[in-house]
Amino acid sequence: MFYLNCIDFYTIVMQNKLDTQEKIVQSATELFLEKGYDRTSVREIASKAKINVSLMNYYFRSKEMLFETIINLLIGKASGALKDVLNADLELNEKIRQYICKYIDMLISNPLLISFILAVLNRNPEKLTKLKVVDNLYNTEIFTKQLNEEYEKGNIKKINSEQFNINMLSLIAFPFAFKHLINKKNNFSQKEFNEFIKERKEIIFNMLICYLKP
Amino acid sequence: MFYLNCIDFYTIVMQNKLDTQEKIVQSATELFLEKGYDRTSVREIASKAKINVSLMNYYFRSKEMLFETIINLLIGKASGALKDVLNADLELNEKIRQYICKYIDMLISNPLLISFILAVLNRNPEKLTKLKVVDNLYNTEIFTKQLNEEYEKGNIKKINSEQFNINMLSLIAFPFAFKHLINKKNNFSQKEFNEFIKERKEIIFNMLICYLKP
DNA sequence: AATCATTTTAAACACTTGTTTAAAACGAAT
DNA sequence: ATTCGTTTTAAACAAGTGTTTAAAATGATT
Repeated sequence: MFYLNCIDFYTIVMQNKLDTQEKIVQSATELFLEKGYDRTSVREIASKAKINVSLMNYYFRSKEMLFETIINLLIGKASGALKDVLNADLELNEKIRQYICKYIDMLISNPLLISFILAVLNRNPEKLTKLKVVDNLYNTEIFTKQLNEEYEKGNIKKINSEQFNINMLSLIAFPFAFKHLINKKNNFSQKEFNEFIKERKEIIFNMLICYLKP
Repeated sequence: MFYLNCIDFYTIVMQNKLDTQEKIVQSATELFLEKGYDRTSVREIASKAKINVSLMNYYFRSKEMLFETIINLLIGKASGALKDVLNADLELNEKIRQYICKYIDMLISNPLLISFILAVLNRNPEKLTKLKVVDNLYNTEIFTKQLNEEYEKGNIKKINSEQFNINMLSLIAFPFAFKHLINKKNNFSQKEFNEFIKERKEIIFNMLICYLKP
């Protein structure tokens, strides 16, 4: 009974605490993604989360620390699944196909993510480079090893693994950062842009495979 | 004599005017490129240009209009030469080779340009999309036509021109936006990064040509 | 030497920023 | 009913923002 009460107490307190904390994180995440850190004021965050301004400082000490919390969350969410594909036990062609597909699907679900990452990378590179999770944004040791093995088996030509991975990432990610200009040049709607992107799965796969041929 | 005086008068006035105007533009350009619009204050610009704060308003009316002036300048500078290559009377392979080479050399000379463009594109897309010059950032009608002709001659396979141009641009430009992360992952110095980029001229060319083969 | 438009200056403006403070509200434990 | 730690609130803070103002300096023209 006492124990139950104790659990109840903590769960309720934690629940409430997480409620407002989470409200702050969620509102701030949306605003940071849409307008960026600098153009988002703490009063805007508070108003969107329907909480008092100073609660942001109460729970996160400062706007900057809230920002770092959100960076970690966004990057972690994005990079987790991708690393798993690169490290999976899959035949090379199939792995590349799945990687492209998953990465593009993830970016279609989070269309602002790439611009957010690039903005942070441009203004506060150390905020990103100090995170371990960014290592999973592209390439892994296991994948590099696999590329080398395939070369030694004579299945693919000799390539620089880092360059190859940057090629993959460039082809996958850049169009999202360039979206507004692509849409304007082609008079694309949001839907048409997504179709344009989905077409790329096949195109990118073919380019990479073609390039790998010995 | 009077005429000469008149010329002198105007040239001197214009000279002075351009001097402070140019000082403002130059200082602001550097700061906007390095830290972005939002993190650059007008007092910082004035201090760097060694002029009084209100001269910025005197010559450009507002920080925002100064920003737009600088956007036009930077984009125009970047896109001019590139368009010429795409529209030149060159054999397809040679044109692609030159385009890659010129684009990469230009970005090595202006390493902050891509991040700047992407930042503007992310926060004030209409500021860029309303400019005619952005049409020259990639693709042209003439180049699209050339690709179609080569296909009809049976020299290359059927491709979507827009997709092909986005592929080129992605492979060329994205690594500059991702520089900090590439440098961190590989422990690159600035010099090593540039070497890494220069290697890409050949790699990108091979990828694209390989993909075009019927 | 006086005039006049242009350029430059310092000061002030109104407003927003992120953060801190100290009091109030809350909610369970005694 | 009171106590006590946690959470929430409104108000104030100091610092910084872009812009405006009105006076001063400049320098060629009359």
